[in-house]
Amino acid sequence: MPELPEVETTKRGIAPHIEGKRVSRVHVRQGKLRWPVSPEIEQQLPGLIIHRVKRRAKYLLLETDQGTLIIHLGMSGSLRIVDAAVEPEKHEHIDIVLDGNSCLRYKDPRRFGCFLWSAGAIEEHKLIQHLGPEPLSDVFTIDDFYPKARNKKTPIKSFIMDGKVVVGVGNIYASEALFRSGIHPNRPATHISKARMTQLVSDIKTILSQAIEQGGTTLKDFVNSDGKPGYFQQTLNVYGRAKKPCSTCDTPIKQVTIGQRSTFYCPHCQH
DNA sequence: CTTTGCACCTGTTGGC
DNA sequence: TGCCAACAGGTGCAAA
Repeated sequence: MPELPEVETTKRGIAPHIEGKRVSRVHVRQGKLRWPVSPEIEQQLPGLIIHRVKRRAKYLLLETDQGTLIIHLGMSGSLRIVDAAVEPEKHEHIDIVLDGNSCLRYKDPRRFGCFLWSAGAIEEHKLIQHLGPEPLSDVFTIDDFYPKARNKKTPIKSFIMDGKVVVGVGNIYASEALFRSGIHPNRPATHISKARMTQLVSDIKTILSQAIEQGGTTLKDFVNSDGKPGYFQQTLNVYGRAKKPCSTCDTPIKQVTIGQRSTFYCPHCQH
């Protein structure tokens, strides 16, 4: 399950193989994803050229002259480039076959992802239009972030995972960023000083950038578009490390639930 | 309008 | 060893 670094890694992995190529045919073996696969993907996409692959939040956007294919990988989705003659494995639900018979193949055991078609301006699409700033862009700043936290009693961990605040901070990196900032995940967002929030903005950028550099986290079923795993999980300081010693102070890492999601922190280092 | 919890689905894990 | 409940990377949306 892809967090933002995995989506970015996937984008970088597939883009060289599909940008500028024409779609020859599409196979949808299982169209029941989070929402039904848009019919345009089978009916209109063949014949069109994928000019460019972009990413917005955790959405991958494949641009054509007639519209944009919006792909989300959900919890368990992955994309790989494979020869179209290769027999699909279990849960490989969709093929976008390109001229030359290479194929963008989508696998998603839990089917929480989506394949949707946007004919109009992508920034006006329902799923895209209300998204907050990209964490790695220069529009994600303390001057944007801090005012949003005023009077928000929600735990800071939930706050940074809210896509209207900032996109792309998933469950793993939320815990990791807060550890780096020394902030307790349950602290109400409004009760954090501007100085500490400034540090948090910086740490979110650092954590995500590092993960992208290292090729994305591989947990369970995520596989790069190359079929090679990433290695960032070896660098995780708190996520998945309940009862193990803190890398800084040796205090056992605690696991709690915040907003129905597992959360990890060091009770000595984070306040 | 804001906040909370559910729902979607399959596969893996851990406790008894 | 086997069974079954609990849990897993996301997030839109209905309900409160």
